[in-house]
Amino acid sequence: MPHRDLGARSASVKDVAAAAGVSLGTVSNVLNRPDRVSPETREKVQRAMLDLGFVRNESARQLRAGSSRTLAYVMLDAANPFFTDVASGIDEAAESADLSLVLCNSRNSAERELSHLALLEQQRVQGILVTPVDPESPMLDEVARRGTPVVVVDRTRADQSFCSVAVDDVLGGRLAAEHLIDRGHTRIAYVGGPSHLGQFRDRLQGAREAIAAAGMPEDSLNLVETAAMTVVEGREAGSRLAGLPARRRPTAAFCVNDLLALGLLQHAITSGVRVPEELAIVGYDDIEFAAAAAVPLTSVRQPRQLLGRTAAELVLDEATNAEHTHRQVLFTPELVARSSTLA
Amino acid sequence: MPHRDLGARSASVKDVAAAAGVSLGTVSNVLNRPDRVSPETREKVQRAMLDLGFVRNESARQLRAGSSRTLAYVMLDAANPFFTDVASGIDEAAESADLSLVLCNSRNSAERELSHLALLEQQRVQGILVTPVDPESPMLDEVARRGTPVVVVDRTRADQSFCSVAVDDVLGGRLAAEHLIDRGHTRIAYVGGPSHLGQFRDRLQGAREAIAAAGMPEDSLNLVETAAMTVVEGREAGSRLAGLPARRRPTAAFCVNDLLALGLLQHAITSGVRVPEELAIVGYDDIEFAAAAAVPLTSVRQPRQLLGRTAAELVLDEATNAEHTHRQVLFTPELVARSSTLA
DNA sequence: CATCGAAGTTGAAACCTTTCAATTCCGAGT
DNA sequence: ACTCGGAATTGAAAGGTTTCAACTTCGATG
Repeated sequence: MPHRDLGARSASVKDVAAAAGVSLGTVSNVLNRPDRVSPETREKVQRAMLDLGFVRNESARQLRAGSSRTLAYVMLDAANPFFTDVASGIDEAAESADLSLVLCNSRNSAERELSHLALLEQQRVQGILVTPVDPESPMLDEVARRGTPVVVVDRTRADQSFCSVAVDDVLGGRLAAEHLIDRGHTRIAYVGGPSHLGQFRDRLQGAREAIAAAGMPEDSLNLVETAAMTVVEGREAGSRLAGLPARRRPTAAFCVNDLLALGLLQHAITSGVRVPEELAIVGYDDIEFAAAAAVPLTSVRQPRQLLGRTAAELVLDEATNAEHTHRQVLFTPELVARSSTLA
Repeated sequence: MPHRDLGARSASVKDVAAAAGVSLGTVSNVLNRPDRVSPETREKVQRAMLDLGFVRNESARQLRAGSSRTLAYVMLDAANPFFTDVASGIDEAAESADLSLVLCNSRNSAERELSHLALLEQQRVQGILVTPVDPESPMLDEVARRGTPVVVVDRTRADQSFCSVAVDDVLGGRLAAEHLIDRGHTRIAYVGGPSHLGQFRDRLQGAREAIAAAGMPEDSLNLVETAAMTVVEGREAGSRLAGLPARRRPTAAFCVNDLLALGLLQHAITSGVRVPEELAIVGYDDIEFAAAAAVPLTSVRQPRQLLGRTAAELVLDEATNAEHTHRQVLFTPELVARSSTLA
């Protein structure tokens, strides 16, 4: 025996009105302006709704009202703690504005990102926040041009076609490298990749600036390119470093993110390399795990929640304020020194 | 100068039809059954759509068609890698069925969960997957009764009012404890909490069964209750254990999840307790980080992706198959032994 | 040359809610 | 007794899409 009647259409306002013996408009008033309805009528209508299991049809509501009550964040990778923290910042702001947040995960695929964006646009969400696979994707411009507010999160673009919220990666790279230079390191590995990523390039530039400012030769920085920014790749990078002859081997490593740094750390520990005495390590992002690692990790902290909250505020401004102008917000990262660089 | 015209209504099929010099029905055909339309007409219509920046109004589509093309997962905590892995399993299945998945994060709040459920129901999503704050919440029954397929993920309920997919926690607890008993431990800490959580209770029961089966006294198990299942709480539990007199101090700990276990591990390492020689540790979930920890963690693995995929299949069956009957799927966990218990 | 069928196109109806001008009702004020 | 004003209620219209029966065109068949 089938469990529920798939054919049964759920009750509409009309059904409720009939059951309660009132007009359709009154039912709508109970839903939207309960104070305009006399207590007895309201009671009657609410009882009818309950009896019939009435559920407001959001599509019809939205069609008529023209607006939805949701915000969307298209994440690059839901498995990366960095992005879930950004999402929770967005969520906070959405909640204050009395909007629901839905999350979509593009899992690093441009195709999935595209189909999420298309659907969200068709759903007429209030606004879309997105950390794009490729910030130059023309789809972003199209969506924005057609009228859905779009804010780019943790990425930037050369032109200023929309609002964006990011953290100064060049500065972050500089801070990390300066910290290592201050501690006397002269051979520093730069671990990360793939090298076409904006983050890789910007943080590298910052590191190079620090090297130059210290009057050190350019080749003080030793590039170790990885295929992805994961723990596994970090371990792999560790074994590549270990393979170098001792006199050329870096005494410090700056990793483009914490996952790489943690992998590198793990490799060091299991192969008996002392951290930080023989190898100092700096990560990036300061995810919760950085502080909780076996050797607490020095890392460049990004204001993740703030990033999310700000992005949400920008998108809301664009959605509601006719005077809105696009802004590119750039936050300042901060170095958090822990045992992985402090003897 | 405001950037875009907030007042401009976006183009509708009617506008497109007028611009292309065809009827409304033809535009709809181009959208939904392109093969029914002659190539020239199709071309003309598509060009008009492009020119006008036409975006199909999903609310209207859904209102008329009656069905949405999305599935939703209401997660308990998006910051926990366990749940994001479950979500990715769901995503896979959704993608094969050509549905979009949206994620909602209740962040451990019953209230947020409720409002997400309500909105999703109003949106007439194809189905709702949920890891509820409280599996006994009557809202779940109501939603299901009113006709939206609901599947409970990683939780179960006494009655069988809907489909659920979970992992045998009692067995998992037994496996973990047996492993420690096999390795000769006779004083074992059970670390977790709060104690009203089903997982805490079930895994504890399994551990007790193992103790009993081995003919050991009940008090071989030493309960260490925590306020939450986080890394920080794990460290805290570590210092509580360290405070015990050596002869009563457990030589092994079974933690209700990996985050606790990693916190405990971190405490051990920084306070010079050797793992596993002085303290063996077993975690639960086998999140990616368990294997990547400074001392790779023995853990009870749950088939996370499979959990998600199966849940998605169940909800789809319920949504499309009139013969659907509710099922409670229970997967079997598996112990993965690593250095944290192997000398 | 008449007929038929296939292919392409049309336009009205339906989906469900919200809005708003119009209407009814009722008690208070004169 | 009458008018007035406010509160409560009504019902038609609008919003954009899809569906479908009906219609047109056109080439092929008898």
